[in-house]
Amino acid sequence: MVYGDKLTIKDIAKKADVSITTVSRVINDKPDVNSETRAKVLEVIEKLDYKPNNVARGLVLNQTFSIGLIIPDINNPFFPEVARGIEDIANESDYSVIFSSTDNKVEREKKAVDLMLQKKVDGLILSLSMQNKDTLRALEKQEFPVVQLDRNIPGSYYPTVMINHKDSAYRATNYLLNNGFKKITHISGAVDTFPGQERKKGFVAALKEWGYDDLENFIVKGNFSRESGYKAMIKILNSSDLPEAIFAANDMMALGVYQACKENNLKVPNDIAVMGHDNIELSNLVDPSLTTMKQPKYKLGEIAFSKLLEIIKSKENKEEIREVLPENKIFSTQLIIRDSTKNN
Amino acid sequence: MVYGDKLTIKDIAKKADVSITTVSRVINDKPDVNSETRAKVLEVIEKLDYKPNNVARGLVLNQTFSIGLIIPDINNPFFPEVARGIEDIANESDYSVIFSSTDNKVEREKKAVDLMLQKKVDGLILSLSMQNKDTLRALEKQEFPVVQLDRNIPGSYYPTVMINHKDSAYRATNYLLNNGFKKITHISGAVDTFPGQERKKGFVAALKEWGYDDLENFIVKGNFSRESGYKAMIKILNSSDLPEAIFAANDMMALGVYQACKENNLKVPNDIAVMGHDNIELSNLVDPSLTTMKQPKYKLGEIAFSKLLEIIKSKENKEEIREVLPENKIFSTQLIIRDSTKNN
DNA sequence: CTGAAAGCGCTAACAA
DNA sequence: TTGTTAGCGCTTTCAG
Repeated sequence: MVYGDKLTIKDIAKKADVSITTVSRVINDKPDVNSETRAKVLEVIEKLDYKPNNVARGLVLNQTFSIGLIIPDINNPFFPEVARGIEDIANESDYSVIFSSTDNKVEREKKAVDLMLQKKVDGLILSLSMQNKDTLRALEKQEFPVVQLDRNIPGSYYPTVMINHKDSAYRATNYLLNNGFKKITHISGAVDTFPGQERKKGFVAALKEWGYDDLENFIVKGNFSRESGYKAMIKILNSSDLPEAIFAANDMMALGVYQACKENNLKVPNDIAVMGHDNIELSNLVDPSLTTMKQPKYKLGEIAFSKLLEIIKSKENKEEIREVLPENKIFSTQLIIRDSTKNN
Repeated sequence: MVYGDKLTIKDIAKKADVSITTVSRVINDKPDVNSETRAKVLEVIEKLDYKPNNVARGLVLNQTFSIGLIIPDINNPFFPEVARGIEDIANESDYSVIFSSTDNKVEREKKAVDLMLQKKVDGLILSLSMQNKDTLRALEKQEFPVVQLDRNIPGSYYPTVMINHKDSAYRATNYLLNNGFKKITHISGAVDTFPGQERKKGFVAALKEWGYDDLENFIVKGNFSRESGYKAMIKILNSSDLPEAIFAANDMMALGVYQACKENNLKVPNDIAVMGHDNIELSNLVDPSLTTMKQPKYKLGEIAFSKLLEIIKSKENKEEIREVLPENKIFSTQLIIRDSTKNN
């Protein structure tokens, strides 16, 4: 009975009648091995189904070929697609990804980062809450490879891969304005969050250009959850006069708005127009289909990983990390016009 | 400049003026350490912000406190919620989870398992395609801790955590039948997949009880994707006479059905009733809201991890793995009646 | 082209 | 209560 589990390089060396150094050489495809020797070793490896122990290798190489992905919630439809992008391209370089959800809680974020550090991941893709500069700072001090995802905590020199949140919201708002909607209410995302803040800024900037002021009256707070969109809309419905359009900071909240409208017999878009942000799959499946801004989610993931790999590689070459840090990569979003903003 | 990175147990030992064994003892909360000594060591650890290297620890303990999660696609709305359940409860025991998507491709599944094995994860939660008995068999030979998720590959002794797919589909079909729908078409899930097969069986079983035969006429093939649901529905629409109700093997396909209906000006549920399966978040957000069978997704994840941990623990105690393997955990689903099957 | 030996950071007998 | 020492499985000088 062969327990593949227990096989070590030693066993292979013995069976193949060579030294462990030689086995190591063939495993790692090093040159300077006689082709006959190589063949012999390979044969034994094959026959015994030997798999090198990556933990041992990690210890000596000081490299684990794992990266950590720390996000608010894998359950939020934005992230799985990003995660898939990361994973697919990570696999190409034989990297694995360890993930952790934090619900935007600073304490959980810190704990997650600590754990990953102890596991000696080679790098981290991070989507942290704004209050968590500390963690980033600590990482910087160690020159630990990091790329920020979807968010940019100001003051950190780590590159970010994300969309231009502010510009995107600005364009969304302008689209609404240009279509004749005069009174627009924004349901904001969590304001302790970078995308929440920036999208709100974009909304405000657009309104300002059109000569609006007293802007806070046009904003109701949400936190990116559907529930919060629903509640915000109920609040709006209870206020004196109804807006002509709602711009929700993400699609999930827009769906909460849908729900509130349905319960109150308001027809979208006839009675009120609704616009979301992100273009999650759902947005095209609801009725009416939801006008939104499309984020290149999968792409974000791919790019985030390649940037990270770049950093890891340059660190291996002992280059000063600050000097080689890649630029931010800021994507534009794309306006997707659907039925929820059809005006008649 | 302190690079937290480079600190080892040796440094702590030196600073605290004790042996590395003692440091190891306090790190691991072992008894038999003088409380003064302990305090001193702890202080140094604190001050230098030392974090033990889990790779080194993993090598000697032969345990990494990581598990692998191998699923078809993190991007399929069923899995993130399961993943979150796994993660949350794994964290409680200081476990991390490495995930990998395989698109149900046997080759990718094998590669993923291999990689995880080399990374020396302590156990695996697996959702494999039915053609991949081999992998399971190989794992069994090594007595490697595994729990199967959402699927049960016959012939494997590893426990499965899932719902009773067949019974669930059976009850769904009966619900439709009991509500007066006489002609029902089933859009099946991928038939090379356990849930796809079983749900189809449940549908067939119900029809049989009601005296139907020539059952294949009541089934159109899908593969769980929305696209496939859409195509199946188009096919149905082109056939001679329309069924009164559609039972899609999952919600995503039901949404494809919605789309096809909309394009062909068929009203759900007035012209045709539609039922799905899984109760993904979406199902309550579409219009009309979708009648479906609810899976306890988060719970599935929680239980899957606890079972796995059980196996890992008993393996540590050198118990014969086959003897201690926990039972399967089969959940029931819950019928969620919504608007898409209202008949009038 | 090949092998002996040192060492990655840690834990665990065993001694003291 | 503490320290010495021998590995865990692998890579990498350095010699041959």
